[in-house]
Amino acid sequence: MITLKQLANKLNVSVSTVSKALNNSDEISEETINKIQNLAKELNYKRNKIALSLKNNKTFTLGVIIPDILNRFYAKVLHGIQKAAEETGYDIIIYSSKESLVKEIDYLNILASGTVDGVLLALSEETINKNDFAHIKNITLKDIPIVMFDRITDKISCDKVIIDDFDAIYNEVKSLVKLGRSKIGFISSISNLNVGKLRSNGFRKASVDFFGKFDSNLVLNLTNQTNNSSMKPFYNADIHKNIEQFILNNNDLDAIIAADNLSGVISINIASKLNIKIPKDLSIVGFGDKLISMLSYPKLTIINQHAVQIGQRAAELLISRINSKSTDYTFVTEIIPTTTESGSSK
Amino acid sequence: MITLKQLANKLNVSVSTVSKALNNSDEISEETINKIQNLAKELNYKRNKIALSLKNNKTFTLGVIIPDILNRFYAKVLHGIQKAAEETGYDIIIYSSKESLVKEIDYLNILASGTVDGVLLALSEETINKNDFAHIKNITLKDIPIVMFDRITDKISCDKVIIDDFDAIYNEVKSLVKLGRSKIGFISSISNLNVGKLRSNGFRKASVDFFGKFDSNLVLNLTNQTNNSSMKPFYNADIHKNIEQFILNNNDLDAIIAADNLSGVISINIASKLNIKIPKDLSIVGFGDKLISMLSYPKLTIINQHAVQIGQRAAELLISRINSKSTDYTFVTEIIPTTTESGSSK
DNA sequence: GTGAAAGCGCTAACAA
DNA sequence: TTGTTAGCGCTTTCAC
Repeated sequence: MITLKQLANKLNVSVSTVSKALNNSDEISEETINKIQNLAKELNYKRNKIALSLKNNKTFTLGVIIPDILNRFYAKVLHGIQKAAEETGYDIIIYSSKESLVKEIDYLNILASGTVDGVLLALSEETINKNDFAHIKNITLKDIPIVMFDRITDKISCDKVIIDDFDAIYNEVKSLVKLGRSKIGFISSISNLNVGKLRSNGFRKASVDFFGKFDSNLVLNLTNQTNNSSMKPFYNADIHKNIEQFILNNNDLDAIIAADNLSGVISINIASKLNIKIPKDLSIVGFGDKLISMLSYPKLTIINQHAVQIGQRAAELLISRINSKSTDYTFVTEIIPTTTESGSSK
Repeated sequence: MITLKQLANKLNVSVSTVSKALNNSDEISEETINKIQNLAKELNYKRNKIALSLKNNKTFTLGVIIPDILNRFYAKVLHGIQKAAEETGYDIIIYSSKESLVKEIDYLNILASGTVDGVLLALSEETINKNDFAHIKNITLKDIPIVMFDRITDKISCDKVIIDDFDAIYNEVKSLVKLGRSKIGFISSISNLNVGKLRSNGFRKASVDFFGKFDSNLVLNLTNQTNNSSMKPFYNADIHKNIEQFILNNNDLDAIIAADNLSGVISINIASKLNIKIPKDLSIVGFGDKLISMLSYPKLTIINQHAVQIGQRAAELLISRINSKSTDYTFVTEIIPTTTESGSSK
C-alpha cells in the first residue's frame, strides 16, 4: 500500500502538501496539484480508509446481525440494506447469529468496539425465548445507534421496522371468506417467534370474527421446539407426512394459509398428490416472494413481506439517525405493509 | 467510546501502563492490573479495533464479493466463509456485484484501500462475458491476497476453489444410464456462465460416450441473454410452459438433469401435472441441497455442490495465505466434489 | 503556496 | 514497576 509519505518523498514535498493536493485544496498551486495527482494515479494510490476512520471517528460502515443468512427472507433484507448503504457510501459488516444468544452478544461486542457507525439487528430466536436483552441495552447506552427489524422487542427503545404480521393474516382470512371459503387451515413452522405468534393471533382473531369460533384442529404446528433454527423443520422428512395428515384429517378444508415461506409450496405439492384440485377445492396462500411462487404448480399465491424494502428502510433510518446530531430524536416504528400477489393457488 | 486515555486519567497512571495492564503484561504489578481491569470492566471499555488495525496494519477483516446474495448457492457459500472467519477471529465485509462488472470494480477498489486483509471473489456474469480482468490483476499486484471461488478465470493466477461441474454431470448421466435410462434431457438456465458451460459440456460428452451421439433437441436452454442475473429466467412466467413443451416434445424422455438449483423442482411439478410417474417413467435430478429437495413431491434427487464447504475452504485458504510470509507460495486450485443425494425422483 | 506539528487510539521500545 | 516517546496514515491548524 502506497502512502502519502511515499508520495511526498518521491516529489520532495511535505506530507501535508500531498494531502491537500489530493483533496484539491486551493491552497496548493495548480502545478503542484497536477504533479501530485498524476503520480498518485500512476502509483495507484488509495486513501487508507482505516486511517481516515481513526481520524474522523467515523467508519462509514454499518454492522448487521441477522438470525440466519440461509433464510431467504433475511438474504433479501440484507440485499435491501446493501442497496441503501451503497447509495450513501456505507459498507456493511455482516454477522449471522444462527439463532444463538451467545453469538448475538459476541457480535454486538465486536460491533461496539469502534468498527461501525451503527447497528442493524434482528433478534435471534434464543434471545427472544430467553427474554434477555441486557447486551442490547448496553449498546444503546453507548453513542452507537441501533435499528431493529422484523424480530424486535418492546423492551428496547430504538427505531424499528416491521411488517403487519397480525393484519396480514387477518386480512387474508377475510379475503378467503369473501371468496366463499368456509373452513380455513393454518400451517406454521414459526409459532415460537414473535412474528409467528402475531400471525397465529391474526388467524385466531379472524376465525372468531368470521366463523364465530377458533378451532385448534385447523392449526398445524411444524415447530420443532428442540431446534433453534426456524428452517430446521424443513429438513425433517416428516413434514410431508404431517401436512398430508393435516389435510386428510380436515376433509372439507377449503383453504390453507401457510405462515412461513416454504410450507405453502409443500402444501401445494401434497395436495396435488392427493388429487385435490387447486384452487377449485382448496385455496393455498403462503408467505414468500415471486421466486418461491414459481416453485409450485399451480403457482403459489403469496403474501409478500417486501423484505428488500424492510432492509432498505431500516438502513435508511439508521443512516439518518447516525447523521442526526439532535438528542431529542423520538424513535419510530415503521410498518411495511404486506401485499397479496398473483399465483393461481387462490 | 471510552479510551485508554480516559482510563489513565481517572486512575492517575499513564496510558502505556493502562495498555499493558489490559494486556496482562507481567511488567505491571498485580495490584495495578486489577485496579485497571476493574475500572475497564466497570466502564465497559472496549479496545478500539480501528486504532489496532492502523497500528498493526492488519484489519482481521476479509472482503467478499459475490455475484448475487439472493442466490441460495452464494448465501450458503457466505455462510461457510463466515464459519471459517469466525473460528479465526476474522470479520467479513460483503458486497454483492449484482452480476455487474462496474460494481465489481468499485468494490475491489474499496477493498484495496486498506479495509481488508484479503479478498474472496466470485466473478460477476458481466465480467465473465466481457473477459475483462484488469481490475483483478490490479489487486493481485498489491500485497493483498485473493481467492476466487465458483466463478473463476484462468486469466488470473491465485488460489481457487471450485466444484467438479463437468464430472458432476458426466457421472450423473453415467449413473442414470446404469439405471436403464436411455433418453436423457438437460435443462439449464446458466449456459452463459463458465460453470454452466462446464455442465453442458459434461452432458454433451456423456451423450456421445454413452449414446453415441449428442442430440441438441434434448437440451432446453432457459437463459435469457438480455438479462444479467442467472435468477432472472425464473421470474419469467414462460418457464413452466417451456419446460412443459420440452417434455412433451420429447415424448419418450425417461430422465431429466437440471443444471441449476431451481428448474429441477419446477420440472417435477410440471411432470406431475402431466401425470407422468416419477421416477418410474421419468427420473429427475437437479443441483441443489436438502431444503430444495423438500420443496417438490416426490422429493428431488439433488447433486449437492456443498456450497458451505466451498466457502469454508476458500476462506481457510485465504487466511492461511494472509498468514504465510513466504513469497514462493504456489497457487492451488481445490475441487470440492459434488455428491448425489437422496430424494425419490431418481 | 508550502511545511511543521498535533492528534485520532493504540502498542512497544526505551528510559527512569 | 511505571512513564515517555514515537509512530501507524491521515487531516488540519498555524507558521513561514
